[in-house]
Amino acid sequence: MTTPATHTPRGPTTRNDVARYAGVSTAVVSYVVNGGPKKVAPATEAKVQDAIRVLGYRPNAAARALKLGSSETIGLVIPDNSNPFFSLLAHAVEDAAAERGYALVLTNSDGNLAKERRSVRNLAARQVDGVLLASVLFDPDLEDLEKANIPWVLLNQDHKIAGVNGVGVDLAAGAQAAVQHLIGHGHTSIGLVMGTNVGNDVDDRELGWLRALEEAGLAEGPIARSSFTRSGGYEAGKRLLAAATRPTAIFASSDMQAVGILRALHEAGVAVPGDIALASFDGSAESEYTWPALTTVEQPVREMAEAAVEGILKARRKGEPQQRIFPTTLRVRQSCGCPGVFA
Amino acid sequence: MTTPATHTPRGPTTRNDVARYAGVSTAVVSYVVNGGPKKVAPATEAKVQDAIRVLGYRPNAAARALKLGSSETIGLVIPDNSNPFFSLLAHAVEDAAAERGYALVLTNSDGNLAKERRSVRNLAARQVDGVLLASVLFDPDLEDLEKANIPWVLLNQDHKIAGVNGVGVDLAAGAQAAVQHLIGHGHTSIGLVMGTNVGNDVDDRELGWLRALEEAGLAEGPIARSSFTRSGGYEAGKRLLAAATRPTAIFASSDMQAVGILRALHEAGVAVPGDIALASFDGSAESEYTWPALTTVEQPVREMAEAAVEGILKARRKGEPQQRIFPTTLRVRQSCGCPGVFA
DNA sequence: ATGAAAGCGCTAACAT
DNA sequence: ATGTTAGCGCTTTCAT
Repeated sequence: MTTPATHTPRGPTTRNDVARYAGVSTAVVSYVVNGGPKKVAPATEAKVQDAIRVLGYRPNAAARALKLGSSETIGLVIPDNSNPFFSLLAHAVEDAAAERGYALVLTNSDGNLAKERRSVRNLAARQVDGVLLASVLFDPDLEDLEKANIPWVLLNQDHKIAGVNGVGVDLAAGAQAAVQHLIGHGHTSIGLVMGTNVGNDVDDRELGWLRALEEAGLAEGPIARSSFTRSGGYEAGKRLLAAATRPTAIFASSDMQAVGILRALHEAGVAVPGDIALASFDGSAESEYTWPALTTVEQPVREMAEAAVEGILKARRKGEPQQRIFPTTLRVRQSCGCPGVFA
Repeated sequence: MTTPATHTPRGPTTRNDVARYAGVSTAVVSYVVNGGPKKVAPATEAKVQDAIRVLGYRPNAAARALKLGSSETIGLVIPDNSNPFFSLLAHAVEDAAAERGYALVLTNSDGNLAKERRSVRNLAARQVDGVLLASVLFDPDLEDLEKANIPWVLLNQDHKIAGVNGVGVDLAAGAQAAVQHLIGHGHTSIGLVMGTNVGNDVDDRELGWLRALEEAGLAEGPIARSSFTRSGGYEAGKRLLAAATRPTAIFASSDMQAVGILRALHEAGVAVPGDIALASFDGSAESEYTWPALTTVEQPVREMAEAAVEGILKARRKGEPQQRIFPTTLRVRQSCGCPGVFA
């Protein structure tokens, strides 16, 4: 008696096998598995549950998706999952999605527009129920998604665009607060290390930096543009150091860049914050452990992720396009010149 | 003439719509879309391609998955995508999967066994074609996967276990090399900061540390155990600093821990590598930008990801279980005491 | 070279 | 309360 006698289905157990084993119809199995839409007698339900357990039945998600037109899956397209900001965002999105019963399909565009488009198309073909897109572009092409009638939400969407679902952060206000803080420390020459965006759009962090300077009646400090990476920051930092008018403070558009700047400053024997103070943007975990610890503008990543996933669900229910711009929080640590435990 | 006259299907375009529009059978559309298994006359093919373009047809992946019994999707379960090591791994896995036409479903277990099991079950139910699992456990329960007949590969699988598909790295050899290097700098008291594993299994990095010490005839240095995080390293670093016999060098089981240790040392005014030298494990991008830059044992993450994805595909083709243990590379930078650009 | 048709596993409207 | 059954969109064997 090595085999359960009655039948040994070749493939994995199906709903049909369960029905046969429990001596009921397939509909009843469905009702039990899904808890509806019809009621089932307790005794019958027990029989079915039993059959399910004995047979080790697992519903086939593909069949369900085909029937229902929904895969309970959302797609996420980010430039680079090894960038701490995006990896945290991806984690938060996965949590938010899982909480609602959705799985997350992750794709990296590597800052490459062609790859981004390919990812989006691919996700659309896979019948995901929504796409979260952190585009390399300011104003990405969403035609594929629109055609396929797949809801989407733009991440990192910091400008308001009419008719666009987006979540983002108030870049300008955040940057402005950081620079104001630097100004509060008495700095009058504040440089900017700014990341470069694919579309050459002006980043609102630059605006915030400018505004704070203007507001305080200060001259525009030197600017170094580079990629949003550690090595980009490193290069930019060296350039700023070599500039004719070396600033006494620097605002960096990302924590990763600040980490690179820090290295450039250390290598040059420049004391931070003594000789040059530093503040940056993102609020990554890494920023808390640099030396000195970075004063940084923190983005509410978890809230943004929740809002993004909710945005997809709302869009599926035919809600109006929504934009959520979140406020940031200035995390004051030591790189700005504030006395820490060890100033 | 606002509507294409003939028909306005309610839902998205199906293969049927295409067939009708092109005046062919649905089979032909299939042949064209999939490039087989039958040949199609060039003229017919053109008609079909045309219909596809005009109608904006996209194949329904769910239907295809149902029919073929494969979703062209693989699942990845990692403890924490915001941990730099795993985020890099996830990125590499996504690349490897995408290259082969597979999408990646990402889930985080948050170091929580219950969540890990839930993830695995969920992936199994979703008919993924394989699961890549970086378990919190040494010897995880793979019953769900086995029952569902879903191939799996264990990541971070550093021991050989019979009949188990796994890829990993030679932890002991890597750790040993790092400690040997520290010994080469003349250190005789080398502490260990070791992460704690859920199952309380002895980590081979500890073994490697021990071996190097024994081999050199040195006494066992002090050990501080903590979580595999920056804050874990920070706490452990402080403990080692307070120990009766303060070591002159420390080997840390992860870069993140080393980052925390670095902070503890800086705060205590201990010079690195002058007073205490440091080496760690992983080879993360962050390790290159700490101050001083970390000497670290680099894992070949991309190769491991490739091997893992290949392992899934091989298992689908009914290959024998395989284990690939990769060698590591010692990246010598400044934290160990080697003269850098700025020693 | 092309087409007809069976059926993948599931859901739910419509019987009974 | 339970059963019957028609598809969801696709692939592919077996005709023609």
